[in-house]
Amino acid sequence: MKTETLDPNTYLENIVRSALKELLGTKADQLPISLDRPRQPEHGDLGLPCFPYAKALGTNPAEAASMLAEHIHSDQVIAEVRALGPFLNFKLDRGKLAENVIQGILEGRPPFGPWPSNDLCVVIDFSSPNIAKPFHLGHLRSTVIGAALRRLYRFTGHEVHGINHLGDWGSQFGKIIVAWREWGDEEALVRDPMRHLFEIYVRYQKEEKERPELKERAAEAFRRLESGEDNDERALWRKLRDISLKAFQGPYGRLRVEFDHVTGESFYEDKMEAVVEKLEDAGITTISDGALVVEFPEQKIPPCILRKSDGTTIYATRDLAALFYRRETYKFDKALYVVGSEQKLHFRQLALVLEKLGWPQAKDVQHIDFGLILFFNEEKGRWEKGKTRSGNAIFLDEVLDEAVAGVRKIIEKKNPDLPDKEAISEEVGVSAIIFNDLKNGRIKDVKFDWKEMLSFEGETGPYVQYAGARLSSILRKAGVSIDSVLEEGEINFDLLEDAGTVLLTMMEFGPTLKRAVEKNEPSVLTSLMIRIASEIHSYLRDHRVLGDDPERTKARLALVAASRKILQTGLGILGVSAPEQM
RNA sequence: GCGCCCGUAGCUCAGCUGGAUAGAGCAGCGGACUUCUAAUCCGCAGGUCGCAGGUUCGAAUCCUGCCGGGCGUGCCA
Repeated sequence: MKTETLDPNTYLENIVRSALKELLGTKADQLPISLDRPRQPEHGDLGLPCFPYAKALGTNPAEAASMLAEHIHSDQVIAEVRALGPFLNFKLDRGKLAENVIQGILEGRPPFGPWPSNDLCVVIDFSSPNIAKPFHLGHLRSTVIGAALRRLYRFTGHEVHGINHLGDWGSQFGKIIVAWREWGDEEALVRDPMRHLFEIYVRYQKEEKERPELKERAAEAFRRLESGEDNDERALWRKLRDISLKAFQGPYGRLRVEFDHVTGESFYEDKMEAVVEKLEDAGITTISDGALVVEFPEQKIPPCILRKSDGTTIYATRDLAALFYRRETYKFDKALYVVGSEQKLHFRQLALVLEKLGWPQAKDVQHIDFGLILFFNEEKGRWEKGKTRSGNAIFLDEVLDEAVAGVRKIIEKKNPDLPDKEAISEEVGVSAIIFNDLKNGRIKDVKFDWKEMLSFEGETGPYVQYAGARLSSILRKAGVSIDSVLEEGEINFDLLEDAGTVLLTMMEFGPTLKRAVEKNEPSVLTSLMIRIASEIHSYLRDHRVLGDDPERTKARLALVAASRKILQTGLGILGVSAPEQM
């Protein structure tokens, strides 16, 4: 087997697997192999806990480790194998490690480059803002996490359909129609459509309490909209929808988010009746308080409403219609819904409906939930949902603008001669917001701390980008590029023995992507990017790349190029750019 | 009330299917720029992993109970 064609991690796993096979035969196939970096670097580069093998080998873990050690045949890659108590520790040959990792990255081979197709199709439903309501911070998370997952799945060999399931239907639209008729202003709409629509919507909600007739009018408006006739309501709906769609291009452009399909809720307008019939035919619906529902008495959770007592549909109906349509159209193996954890119950209800239907793919439909965005309330001394003092939602644009302004100020101070300052400020500022959102586990609330946000120190997007910019700068000075560095002649990879830590961390790229996919968790990758950046920064402090020794310089340039490229790839998956200079 | 989620250093968080002495960043203190970008780096200090039981050779990790916080809880999405 040619070691050159394998990434080091897989390679070691295979070695351990065959050693286990020699000892145990086919029984070895079920045993887990979890190689990880020991906490104490003296222990080795990779460690294997041997507890799981003790029983199979009929001995204690320490003895199992020793037995395994004897069956690991040292080769070019493995410099040393040693059993230490119940652990089997490996030390890798530094030159081979460097060669495999660096070449793998620079040549774009999996797992460092796009993975070969695995024939699995994934549908990702994300972002999905409400039409006629502004794009505020609340939409940021779904958008950013969904976009990252879309790229992550695609990179790892999946066929991906990223869908923007716009909230362009539903009874809220009746409210907007009434609000528009009451307070709509053409001029204001042209000037700043989202803000104007938001203002009249907020006003509606406030006045609805004092003027109950508004509520009736709104319900009537939605009923007329859903009637299918080409009436005034529909014309207005179309107009507001078009305006909103155009306005959303702003934030999507800045965040560099793309969709494969923009099929909003209205797309399923003519597909809902079939869904209702399907569920009725299956005999799982009942009428309760005049509404058509599916009940779940055993689970003790509220019923899933399919049609309200006024005869109009509800989002559950549309979600089911969308799901069936997507299954039919894309034949997905997995459907992900990137939606806040507030909606857990809704997705649980959908899952139960599917189960009752005996839908075979029910367990492949997953709610990818995430926490809230919180702001620190100085007066109350606690974290709260994002609202300004006037009670308005915080607009995404304002947040992005503020971050960009913060970056601009720092550039002015640290790198005033930088060309194209404005573009780079935008790039870095927006990235900082995205990165911040993807830094921690999805389920955690994102705590927006302006002071920390604008300092750009420590574990931030700019920190990782800065590492990339430093690397680029070195390549620029050397007059080589990522693509040309391997063509500069033979590289003596043994000279990179001082870069073991960085290389071992870069080696984690493949397993990290795998885990990120398994957990639908971009933050796993974000953390690795921070670690790689951190180790680069440290390495650059102690090791001069451009020096007197041409051999050493060449080897280190290869390392620099590979590091630069892996940062770019990783950040790219996250949706964060990697500027050449900053 | 019920359901779900969270609880790890002063703050914000990592900690993989249970494995070696629980790790970062921020804040604090002390250092490093005539040298490839100091948005950086190095060091110090900081922990009863909410509490109590249980399972296990081994628990921050799994189970049970309790406490604290959040979200949700029939015609919004």
